[in-house]
Amino acid sequence: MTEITDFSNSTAKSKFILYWGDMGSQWGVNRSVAQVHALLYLSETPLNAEQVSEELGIARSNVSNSIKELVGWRLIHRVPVPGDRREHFAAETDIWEMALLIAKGRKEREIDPAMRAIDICVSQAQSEPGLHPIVLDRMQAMQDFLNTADRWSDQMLTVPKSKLAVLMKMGDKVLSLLNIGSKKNE
Amino acid sequence: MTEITDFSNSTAKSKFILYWGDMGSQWGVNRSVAQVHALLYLSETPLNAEQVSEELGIARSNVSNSIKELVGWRLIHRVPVPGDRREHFAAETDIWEMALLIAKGRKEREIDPAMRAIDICVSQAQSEPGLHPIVLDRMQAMQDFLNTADRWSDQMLTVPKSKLAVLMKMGDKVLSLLNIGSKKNE
DNA sequence: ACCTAATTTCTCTTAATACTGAAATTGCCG
DNA sequence: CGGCAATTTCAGTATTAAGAGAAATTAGGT
Repeated sequence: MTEITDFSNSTAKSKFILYWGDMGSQWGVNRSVAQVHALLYLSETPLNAEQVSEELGIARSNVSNSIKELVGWRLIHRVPVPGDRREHFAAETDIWEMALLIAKGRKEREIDPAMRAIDICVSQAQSEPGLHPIVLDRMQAMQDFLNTADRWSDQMLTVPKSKLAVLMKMGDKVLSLLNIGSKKNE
Repeated sequence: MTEITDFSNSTAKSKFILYWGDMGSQWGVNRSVAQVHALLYLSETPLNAEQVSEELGIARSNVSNSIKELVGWRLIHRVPVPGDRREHFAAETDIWEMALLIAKGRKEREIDPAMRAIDICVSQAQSEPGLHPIVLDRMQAMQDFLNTADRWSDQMLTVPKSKLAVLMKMGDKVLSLLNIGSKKNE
């Protein structure tokens, strides 16, 4: 979907959930998973799987799997409700924490394996006879970039959320403050 | 695929291409598109569609569409080869430029629409009777976060590549240099 | 203007993924 | 140690996206 989907005549809440679900699919996140997440994010109280299933109109088993996935990302967590045997769930509602969790998860699941893959390629390339030197160069450039980005994100993930917000709001002002210049190009 | 796929007994180059393709799928990028990109990235000379098709063993039409997509992202570009009617293509080989192009593309195609969607939800929520105030709060928190992230990325995308690299290599050192502290949590 | 190589568009097939509903399992409570 | 509510697993179905190959279009070269 390139255009914004038409969710007219539905409440703001359900619109949000549907958008979030659509968004998810584009980001490689399962639609149901994204919808469950959105629902819990907007929910004022913890919900049990049954409620989620009814609210979203998706199968109970589907909810079960989606919840498992979200718990794995630590985006939601179990909330014991006294006098109720069923498991209830609530979402992380601090948006910065949420962003951090997602960043961390994607790094672990996507960047790290990519780096391992590149490492394998590079080391094979180094000992491969008849390989055009440009191929090795390009692979190493990629490897170097990934290493830099990786170290950077590791460091950023240890920075307290509040500080991160400050840093982001400063934007490119940091450059002038650090005197490393800020000409428009190159 | 969670585990690193087994591409033993193939050259470093083809391994790289296959990994890259797999990677792509996880990032919501079509596998063929990613493979074509990898091939051109590693290629010492520009290639025409026919060559790409043969090299990767995918249909000519598939190559055509993949190329179109990559040109749209500006990750590859046409290279006129004198005395050859066929169109040849070469990839952007500066890895920082490449990262910037991808970031820019994802922002345009994914973040911007998301922001428009949230805006719609928030404005509807503001005038919706009987809406629990928490729902509006959460939506606005999200909106605020996206705005901050958006402005930040806009600023970062104007920063020259070389400066970006410096900034990244500095990592969280910027925090101490800017005196905004760097305690581990909160 | 025509012929032909090159490229793109279109349709159909195949493969991947999401989702459901039923069956199996878990675990609390008497 | 049943019995029952809650949850998970599994197997089959449906939906969606990817890819191939044919047909149509475009654009050199003569």
